[in-house]
This record gives sequence, structure tokens and C-alpha cells, in this order.
Amino acid sequence: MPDTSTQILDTAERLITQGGFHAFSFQDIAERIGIKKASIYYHHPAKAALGREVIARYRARFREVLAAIDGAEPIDYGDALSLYLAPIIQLSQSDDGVCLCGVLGGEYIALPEEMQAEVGAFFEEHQTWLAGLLERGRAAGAFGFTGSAAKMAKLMFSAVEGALIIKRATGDDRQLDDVISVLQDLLRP
Amino acid sequence: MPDTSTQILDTAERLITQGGFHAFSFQDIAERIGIKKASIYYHHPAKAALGREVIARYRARFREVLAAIDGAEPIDYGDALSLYLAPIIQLSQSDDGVCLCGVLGGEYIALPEEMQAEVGAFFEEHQTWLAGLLERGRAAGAFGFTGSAAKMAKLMFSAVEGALIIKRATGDDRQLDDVISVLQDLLRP
DNA sequence: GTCTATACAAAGATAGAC
DNA sequence: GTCTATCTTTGTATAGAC
Repeated sequence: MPDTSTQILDTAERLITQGGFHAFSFQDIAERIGIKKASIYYHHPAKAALGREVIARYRARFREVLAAIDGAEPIDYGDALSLYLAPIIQLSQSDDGVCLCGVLGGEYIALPEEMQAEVGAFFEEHQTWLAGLLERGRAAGAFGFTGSAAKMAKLMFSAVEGALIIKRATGDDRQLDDVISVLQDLLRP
Repeated sequence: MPDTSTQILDTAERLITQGGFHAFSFQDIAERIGIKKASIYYHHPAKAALGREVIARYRARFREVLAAIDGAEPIDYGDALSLYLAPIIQLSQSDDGVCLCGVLGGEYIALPEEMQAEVGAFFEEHQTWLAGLLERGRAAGAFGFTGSAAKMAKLMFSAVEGALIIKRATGDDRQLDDVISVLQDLLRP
């Protein structure tokens, strides 16, 4: 059983991915983990701070994935891309699975500043990393697209973020898989 | 000056695209159009009903665009696609411009049922329509992609929805344009 | 159609006991 | 660390006067 602070972060993350930052309360968290809402303030000083921590942890988790892939080079670049996509596909297969930052991006203007910065940074680090992977993969002959790698990275990342949201609202379990399969076809040399 | 009911819908739409359904209140609407919050209930019976109306109107606006394009056939299919994308690009150029349903899709689980249905229907009607356009365009020799038109439609629509969200959070004005330009390159015969 | 007044619940947050 | 108690503000919504 994780410690209370972690349980709070886990629950907040889940609630945000379900309905966004403004749709849940400390009361919701408290009920789910069996404590009183006042106790949450011992671990996290305010809702905005908690929100920020949730994103920071989410970002860090993905940074580990990216670092692991980078650390495995030289690697087949098609495999590297699959390794990147694996946790996202896994996300989409869990209940209500969408990207935390995709949800928060929708609420962007109403988000506390500290959270806005984290969300923007998440998007940027993923797109930048993807652009690098595509560039190196093309140089190695593993990918065969034409044009800018940065633009292709924007397409891939935008499509994945959008697909997760659309999948849940339409109930189409193949939304993300279809999008990814088209993208992988496009990249083939 | 539009009537009060329309002003309420306009303001609600704006507020939802900025921060989502749960981040605004009737008080926010009232302040912006210079009435008291109780007056809103004369025009719209509840927040969920107002939310539903906002989406229904948004959907109808797009249905007009789609019908206009359909009505113009036979047409150059590249032009048809540009006509479809034009209002989306326009959206992205306005302040805080994202797709209303992209935002609401993020909040999906916490949305009133009546709103969930509208959001899902919006996504489905766009993807279905796009698939038809791509299919006919390819048959006419205007598009040169391989594979399923339905899958390509999912990629295009997912990418556009995602790009709008990402654009706002990163401040990258070229996010949507870059994504669209790559997509249009992909479709070239 | 719009207002004032109000009911009622829930929110974020703090103080202080245990 | 967690609790009870409480403060204050805000939210959705209704009743009834103008």
C-alpha cells in the first residue's frame, strides 16, 4: 500500500483524467482513500499545488521512458517508436484512459499558472524528443518520410493526443490503433 | 445586438472553450453580458441544458459547412478539404481558439449525459463525413493515399483536434498549420 | 424579461485537539 | 498524521416582486 501522499496523487491523477481539474474536489479524493478532506492539506498545501505535483510526476514518468529509449541506442528506430507508443497504448486500454495533459490542455485558460507551465512543458518535451527520434531514424534509413521531422513529430503527437480524447467519447476502441497504424505506414521507408 | 438567449449561448461557448464546462458559473456569464445570474434561468433552465444547447448549436454550425461543401460537388476535392479546414483554422487564429468538443471530450466522464451524447456525435459526424470526402476524392484522382479512407479520416481529425489544444498550451502559432501542411502533402496523388 | 432575495449544498482552506 | 469544527465564498437553483 503506497503512502498517503502517493495515494492522494494517484487519486487526483485519476480524477483529473476522468473529468478535468475543476470537476473534482478534495472531498472526492478523501472519500476514495478513506480519510477526511482536511487531512489532505497536511500532504499538499492547496489544490493548485496538488495539481502541479500530479503533472510533474506524470512528466517525470514519461521522461524515464524517453531516457530508457535514448539509453538503448543504437536501436532499431521502429522499435524505439513502438517503445514510445507502448505506454500511451496501455493508457488508452485502461478505463477512461486519456492523457492527463491532453485533458488539462482543454482547461488551459482556467488553470493556475503553475499548472499551465507544466502542461506546456509536457507537450514541448514530447514533440522535441519525437522530432529527434524521427530525424535520427530517417538518417539511419529506418524511416522514409519526406519533409521536416519537427512537423512530422507535431502531426504524430497531435494525432495521438486527439485520438485518446476522441476514443473515449465515441467508444471506438480502434481510434488510437487506427491512427497509429496509419502513422507507422507513413513512416515506412 | 443579438437577443439575450443568444448572448448567453455565445458567452457560455466562449467560457467553455477557455476553461471547460466546470470552470465557469452562471455568475461569470451574467457579469459578461450585464445581467443578473437569476435572469439566465428564464432563457435556459439549468447549466446542463445550457451546455447541451451550446454543443447542439456548434454542431449545427459545422453541419452547415459540411452541407455547403456537399452541395458544391462536383468540386475539386482539394478545395473541398480546404473549405472544411477553413473554419477550423479561423478558430485557431482567434484568441483561445480551440474546438469546443475537444475541450469537452477531456471532461467527458464528468459531463452530464445529455452533453456526452452531443460530444460523441460531433466527433462521429466529422470523422464519417471526412472519410466519405477522402474516399470520393481518391476515386476522382484528387488524393493519392493508400489504405483505408476511414483510418485516414481518423488520423486527420485526431490530429486537428490535438493540434488545437497543443497550440494554445505551447503558444506555438504554427502547430495547426504545420500539422495541416503535412497532412495535405500526404494526400497528394 | 429582469430584478431582489433567499435556500441550500459544496467548495477551498485554516485552527487546534488528539 | 488524522481528526472535528469552523470560516468564507461560491455554486446551482427557486420564489416572487416589478
